[in-house]
Amino acid sequence: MRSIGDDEVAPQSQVKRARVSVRARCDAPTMNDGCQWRKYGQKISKGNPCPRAYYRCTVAPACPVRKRVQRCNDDMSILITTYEGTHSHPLPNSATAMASTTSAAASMLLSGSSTSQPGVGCPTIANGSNFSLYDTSTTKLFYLQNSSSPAFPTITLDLTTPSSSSTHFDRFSSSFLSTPKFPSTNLNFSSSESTIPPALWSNGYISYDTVLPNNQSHNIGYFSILGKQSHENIYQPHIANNHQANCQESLTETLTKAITSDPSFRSVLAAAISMVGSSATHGDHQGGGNSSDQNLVQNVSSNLSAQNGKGWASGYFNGLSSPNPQTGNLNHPSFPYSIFKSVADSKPNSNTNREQDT
DNA sequence: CGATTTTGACCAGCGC
DNA sequence: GCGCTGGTCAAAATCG
Repeated sequence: MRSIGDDEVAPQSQVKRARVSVRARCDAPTMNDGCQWRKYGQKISKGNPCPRAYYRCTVAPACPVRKRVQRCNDDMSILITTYEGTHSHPLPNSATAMASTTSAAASMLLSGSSTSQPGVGCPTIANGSNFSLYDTSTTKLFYLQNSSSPAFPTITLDLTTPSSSSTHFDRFSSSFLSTPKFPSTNLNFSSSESTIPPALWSNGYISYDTVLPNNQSHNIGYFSILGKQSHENIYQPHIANNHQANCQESLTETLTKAITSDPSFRSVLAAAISMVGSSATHGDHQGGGNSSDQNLVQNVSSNLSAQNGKGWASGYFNGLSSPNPQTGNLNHPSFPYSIFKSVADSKPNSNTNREQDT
């Protein structure tokens, strides 16, 4: 069994081994992630009538990046795209969002983070090693399922609609608990109230759960950011429930500690939050954005700046400096969240945001 | 005509 | 060792 240490010596091989899977509702045969791909194979996988297609990146001849595309067996409208490897060439702007996110996620997963910290007394959503960021202003679900192979840990970014995300989340939880021998990480963006216990919606909050089933060495714990537009009083001093207020504050501190102690965690969080932020600021022009989420991010950002004294968080949350110079240009002022939003917001009869190669 | 897709064959890893 | 499965190769077909 390979040790994570080996991978840490060669960061490039980390990303090669990590797989980042993206689930999204998409009617098209493949999701447009901004890169050029060439199909080199197709297989019928066991237990799924839909064939799995294999693509390699053709932007550069020697680019090692591969991707697999397959329809979800349970819901044919869901497209599962799995990326493997790191691009060895500059990416077009339209491709930086996905590449940066997947790279950051892969990097986090492979870092073998052990930043789990004691809980702070707030309720958690699920057992296991789950990393999730909830944002009620948008419809995005990032979640991770355990890899089918220990040599290829997989992060799944779930961009499906709430109804399905709930199902998948439950499925993930059960599958994870039933097969706990693989390292796993979970990124979870969702506006699905159905996936969140009602009590958790009383106010936006952050939780960082430390449940570590079976002494997993690669757990990063369970982390979530919750916000609700109709309850934007997270930081108001007159919160009725003092416990919640304290909990909120403690959670923020806990989140800050978690982030500051793990660079990879920061990377993926930055990429994830950037999407939330860009969605709120670019995708919701008439609504004025989601102030609670932005406040939340800003609060965490401020704490991070104060704690590490290096202004890291400000850079990430405000400027989105790239954690991965090879694949990412997160500093782009207009982070192209559209590719995510288009699939996340897609309705059965809406093809307006269908992927297009330009 | 070059690029891309299709598709059967081949290979390696894994479980029994 | 054998069979199954996933992943890749490469020749033929197709497309623009």
